[in-house]
Amino acid sequence: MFFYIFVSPEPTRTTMSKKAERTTAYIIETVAPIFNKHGYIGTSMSDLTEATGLTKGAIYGNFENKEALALSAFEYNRNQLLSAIDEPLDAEEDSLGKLFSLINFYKQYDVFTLPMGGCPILNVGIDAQGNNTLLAAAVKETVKDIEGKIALVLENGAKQNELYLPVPPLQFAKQLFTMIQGAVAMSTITRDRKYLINTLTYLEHLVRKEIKK
Amino acid sequence: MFFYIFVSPEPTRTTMSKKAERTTAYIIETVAPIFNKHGYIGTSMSDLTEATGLTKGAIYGNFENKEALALSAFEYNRNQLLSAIDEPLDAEEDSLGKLFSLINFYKQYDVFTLPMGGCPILNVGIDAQGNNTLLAAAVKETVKDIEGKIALVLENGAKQNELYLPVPPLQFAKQLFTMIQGAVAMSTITRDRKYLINTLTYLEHLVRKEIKK
DNA sequence: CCGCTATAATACCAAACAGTATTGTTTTTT
DNA sequence: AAAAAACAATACTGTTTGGTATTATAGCGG
Repeated sequence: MFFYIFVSPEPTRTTMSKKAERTTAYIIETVAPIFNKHGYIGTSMSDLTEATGLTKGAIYGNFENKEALALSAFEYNRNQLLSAIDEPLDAEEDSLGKLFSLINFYKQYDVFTLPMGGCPILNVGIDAQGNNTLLAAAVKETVKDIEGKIALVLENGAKQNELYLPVPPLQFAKQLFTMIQGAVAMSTITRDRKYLINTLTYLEHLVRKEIKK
Repeated sequence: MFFYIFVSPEPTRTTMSKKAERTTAYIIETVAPIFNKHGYIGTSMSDLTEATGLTKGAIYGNFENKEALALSAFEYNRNQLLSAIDEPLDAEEDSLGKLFSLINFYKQYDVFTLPMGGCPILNVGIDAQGNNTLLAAAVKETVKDIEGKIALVLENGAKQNELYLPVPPLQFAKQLFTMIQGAVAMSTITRDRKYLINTLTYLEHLVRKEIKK
């Protein structure tokens, strides 16, 4: 005898027609921060049934296996991140404004990543390295995407004569992103947001001094 | 032949023969890279019995539990790292030489950390974050140690008038280490050592330009 | 070289693991 | 509103998990 006291998980987007789509979305949303925080192996299926309030039957009905679910979860976080990066880059007009705006976003990166359980690049990137090749590859791809976005801003800025680049756009973008991720790593490891603040304040100074025309 | 002229001052329980010590050391050495590579949860006791060729009886005879073993393993890697950092810092005379020497060490950091399964600061720091508070605390402490070492070099350099610091020694040390760890993180995630090379080449330039007198 | 004890191997435990076949219950379609 | 299809819950699988009580062995001191 079944008593559905807690009716099906609430739809996240009302426009979703099919039940399964809504459940799938709900599972991903709920599960993404858990995978991100505890890692692929560190997350058990029972963690997920507990968090979602669903049973294994429901989860395995919507995802082939744990790995596929973890991949979807990472992609969900990844898309949130990429969108959040696009925002400051699209809002500003000139390339320097875009850069400073991006820097400001990363100053609050710890707040931004809190609801998703930390930086997905760093967390999954390191966790998956020794445990899951598919996830590791997905992270690598995402890094490329972000570096590409930054490089594009720099390239356009150089074309519009808004800034001077001492090295090719992509190399500078990689350098910039490396420093940012260093700050993310250190503030994650020590749980001290000062690393984030100090590093990104320095990057502000660096951009102003080194590439501003 | 041995003459125990000095009787131990207090009742000693040192029945511990050399065998156990050697086994304990052997276990730690063998196990440290595995924990470092696959993480605390990602490493199973059977992984360890397989790698050591010993049985659980042997391992649990020398370590209280998995967590204690993982902690010892991290400490082992940590000590290797701290010693390796001390080397260039002790070898050189002037503070600038020490800095450049340290930078050169980190240019090869991927080679150095290969036998221990990657950077212990980064790997354990991120892995333990969501899974093991003791390990996380141990990493945090190690970060402090390294930053302290670098800060000391900077402080002495400033005192000897060998270099100029735009910010307090510890803050500059943290900034430096953040960038280094950023390079470590990126080259780990993408498995591309260029991040290491480029960033540390940049740091060379930065030291030469910003703090060299 | 013997005997004692420190050390390691064996065999086992309950709990937790990922995954699934089946049955029951909603949704959607007709 | 009934039939069909889609979906989720249940109950269970075999395996692996960390950990341990007990037995066997190896190494050391006398």
